[in-house]
Amino acid sequence: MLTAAPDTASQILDIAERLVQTRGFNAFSYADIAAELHVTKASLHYHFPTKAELGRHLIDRYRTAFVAALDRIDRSGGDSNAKLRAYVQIYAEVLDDGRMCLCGMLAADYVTLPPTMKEAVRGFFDANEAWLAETLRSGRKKKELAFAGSPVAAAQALVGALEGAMLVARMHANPARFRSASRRLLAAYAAGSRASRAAAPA
Amino acid sequence: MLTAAPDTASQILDIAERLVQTRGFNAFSYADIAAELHVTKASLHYHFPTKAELGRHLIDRYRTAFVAALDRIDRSGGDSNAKLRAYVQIYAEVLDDGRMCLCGMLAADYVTLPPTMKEAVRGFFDANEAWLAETLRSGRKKKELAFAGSPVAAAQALVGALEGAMLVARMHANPARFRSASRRLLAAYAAGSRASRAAAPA
DNA sequence: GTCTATAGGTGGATAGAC
DNA sequence: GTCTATCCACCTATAGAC
Repeated sequence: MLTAAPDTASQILDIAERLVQTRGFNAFSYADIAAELHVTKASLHYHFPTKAELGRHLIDRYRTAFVAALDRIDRSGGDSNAKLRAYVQIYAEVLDDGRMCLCGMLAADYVTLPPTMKEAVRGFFDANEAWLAETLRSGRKKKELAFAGSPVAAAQALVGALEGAMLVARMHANPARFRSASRRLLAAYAAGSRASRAAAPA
Repeated sequence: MLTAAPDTASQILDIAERLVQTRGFNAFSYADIAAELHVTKASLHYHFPTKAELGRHLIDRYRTAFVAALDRIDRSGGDSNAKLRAYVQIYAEVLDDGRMCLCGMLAADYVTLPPTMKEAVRGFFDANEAWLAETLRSGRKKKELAFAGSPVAAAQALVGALEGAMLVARMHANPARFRSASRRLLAAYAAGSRASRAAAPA
């Protein structure tokens, strides 16, 4: 399966994505992309007329790639604990590249985002939490996982915790910190450990 | 104990603080503060010559207030579980006001911050984690808490998880979500629950 | 599709009167 | 301490030639 030569639009998205993940949506400009891609700002506006549209495409592409990764995990045949570890690994690899999760970063910028982007960011988290909730639900049913309360509430807590662990670890330029924190988080869901039957449901 | 009439500098900090907590450091301007305080931008520069200095003062004040709150918790006489609940409550009240933690927000903006602000943000987290680590350590010693691994690693994981829970809950304009997530997090440390002896140390 | 040129606005910051 | 006036850099976005 060959990788096609990247068209200009994809190259723009690649650069913009990294800029948003490192600096945030309000702290990068068309000029930054133009300089890196060796084109003028006007050329960028041909591909993405407004910054809001560029942002929207960024989120859509990111979400599609994320969902594809989740599908691969589902098809990998591992048990629920392995699935959760693979899920965390997605985050870890982003962080190893010195980046924050795109939508975690946009969650911080949320108040200032154009309405279309707000909606798309929420959609990313909804998709994430839906996958996690289903994974947690079926894992508990199979007794591979054990936890208190609803799978949905547990999924929401886990997503938030991972995003925060990423945020702090990136600040300290210390990916090991994320792995330590995520190991601790997942341990609370493993059926084997005595950490599993947590407190009252939410 | 009377509250003194707020001087201009404090009023500026109050407004700037809320703007940073809601919009981020790069998404507010002197013009925003000036409009709200009904003064000119030039007046603001008399009190805080540069935005970097304003930001530095914001962090220092926030940290001082936070440390004071932690001292009050220590003097409250509650057990370790009550202390942790009171700690989480500090976050919850900020969120109830529609705000993100000041330094959690600045952690997202971290790459773009002036060096003096970067240092101050790290200092805030260090102080937080030091208090939490000591609270966890002594709580485990007194058998009020139970958890695996070092108190420092546990404190780091907890701080990250709370910041992330805040970030996501604020995006959804749903403070209840934060309370649900934080309850779940704290449950993993209570000695009474079977959730306490978590997996391998980090 | 990419360019030059520019519009129209806002950013942080300064000089100097009052 | 606060004001008016201003500077210059940067922002997103557009018009129109090639």
